[in-house]
Amino acid sequence: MSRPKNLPADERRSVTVESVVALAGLQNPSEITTAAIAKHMNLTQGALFRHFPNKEAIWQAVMEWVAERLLARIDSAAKGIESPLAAMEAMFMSHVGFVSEHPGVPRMMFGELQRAESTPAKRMVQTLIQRYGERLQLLIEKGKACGELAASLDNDAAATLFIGTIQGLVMQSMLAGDIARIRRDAPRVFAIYQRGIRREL
Amino acid sequence: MSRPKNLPADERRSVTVESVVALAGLQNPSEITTAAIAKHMNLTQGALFRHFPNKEAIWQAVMEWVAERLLARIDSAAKGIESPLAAMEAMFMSHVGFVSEHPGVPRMMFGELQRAESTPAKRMVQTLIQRYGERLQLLIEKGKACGELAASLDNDAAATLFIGTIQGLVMQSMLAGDIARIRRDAPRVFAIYQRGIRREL
DNA sequence: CTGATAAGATAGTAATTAATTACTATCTAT
DNA sequence: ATAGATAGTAATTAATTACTATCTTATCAG
Repeated sequence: MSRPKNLPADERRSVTVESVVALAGLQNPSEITTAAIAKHMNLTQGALFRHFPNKEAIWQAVMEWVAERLLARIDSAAKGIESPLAAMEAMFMSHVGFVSEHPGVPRMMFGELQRAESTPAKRMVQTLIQRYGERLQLLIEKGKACGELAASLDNDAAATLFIGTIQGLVMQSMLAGDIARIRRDAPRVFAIYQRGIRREL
Repeated sequence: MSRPKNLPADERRSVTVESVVALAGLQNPSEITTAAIAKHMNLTQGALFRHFPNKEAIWQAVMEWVAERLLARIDSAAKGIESPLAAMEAMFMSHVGFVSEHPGVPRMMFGELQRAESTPAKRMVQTLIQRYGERLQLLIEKGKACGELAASLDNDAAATLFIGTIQGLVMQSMLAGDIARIRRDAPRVFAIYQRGIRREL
C-alpha cells in the first residue's frame, strides 16, 4: 500500500467530508465507522484524529458542508425567477438534483434528527431546515400576494409538505433500491403538490 | 432487584416486541442494544436469547407486529366508507393516530429501509409498504371512477406523496421534539394533499 | 408432593468500536 | 541545507457489542 500524499490539513478535512457523504450513499449512515472512512480515503484510521478531535466533529463538519451547499443551490435556483410558484418548483428540482447526486444526504439528515441527544450535527440540521423553511415561507407569502397561491393556504402546512414530499421521494427510491428514480418521479409528485397549493383556476 | 415472573415464551416475546417499540420512541432505533431492551423489561440481557435466536429475529418480530397492526388499523378505518376520498382521509388520520401512539414506528421503518443488506426485517417493511400501496391504488382508482379524483391524476405519484406526507409530518415532529404535534398538523397537511388530487370543483 | 421442564441469572467470550500512543515521513521557510 | 512543523503509520487501549455455556429457580402436570 503506497503512502498517501501529505495533504494540507484543510484539504484533508474536506476529503474526509466528501468520503462520508459518499459512504452515506452506500450504507446506513449510523453504521459508518472511522475505520471505514479512513479506508475509503486511503488513510489509516488514527490519522483522522489528527484533523478532527473526535467522531462527532466529523459529523458536524459534514452537516456544515451539506447546509452550505444545499442552501446555496436552492438559492441560486430560485434567483431571478419572478413567479413565486415557478421559483418553488425550481427550488424543488434543484433540491432533488442535489439529493440524487448525493443520496446519502437526506439519509444523514434524517439519521441526525433521530438522535435523542442534541449533538452539534443535529443542531446544524435543525438550523438548516429552519433556514429552508424561512425561504419557503417568504415565497409562499409572495405567491399569495401576487395571486398564484390560494389565499386560504396554510403556510406552515405547505412548507412541511414541501419537505415531506422530498422525503417521500427518497423513501420510495430506497424502497426500490434505485436512486435515479428520484429524478423521474420528482416532476410527477411536484405536480400534485403544486395543484394543492395554487389558486383554483 | 426482584426476579421477574416466569412468563410463557410467547408472552415474553410479545413483551419484548413492545419494549423495542417503546424504546424506538425514545432513541435512535439503530442504537437500541439487547442490553437496553432487557433492562427496559426487567430482564437480564442473556435471557432474551432464550426466546430469539439472535438480534435480527427480534427486529423481524417487531416489524411483523408493526405490519399487522398498521394494516389492520388502516383497513378498519377505511371500512364502510363509501367515498374513496373520505376513506383515504380516514386511512391517513388512523395512520397518524397509530404513529403518534407509537412514534418509534416510522423511525424504525425508515431505519430498516436505510440498511444496505436485505435483512428479514427490511423485507418485512418492503412488503408492508407494498401492501399499503396496493390499498391506496385501489382507492385512487375508485376515486377516479366515481369522479371524486382528477381523471388525469398520476396514481403512483399520488401514492408516493400520501406516504411521503406522513413522513414529512414525522420529520417535523422530530425537529420540534414534540410528538403531539403530528396530530395537530395532520389535518392541515392532508387538506393540501387532498386539494392536489381531487377533481376541480 | 415430586420431578421434569421451561425460564431466568450469572459469568463469561470474541469481535468491533473510537480514541491514544510512540514513532516516522514529508513539507516548508529561512 | 536543515530545523521545525505538519501529516501519517502501526500498535494498543478501554469500552461496548451480540452471543453463549453453565448453573439456579419457578411452574405445573401427574
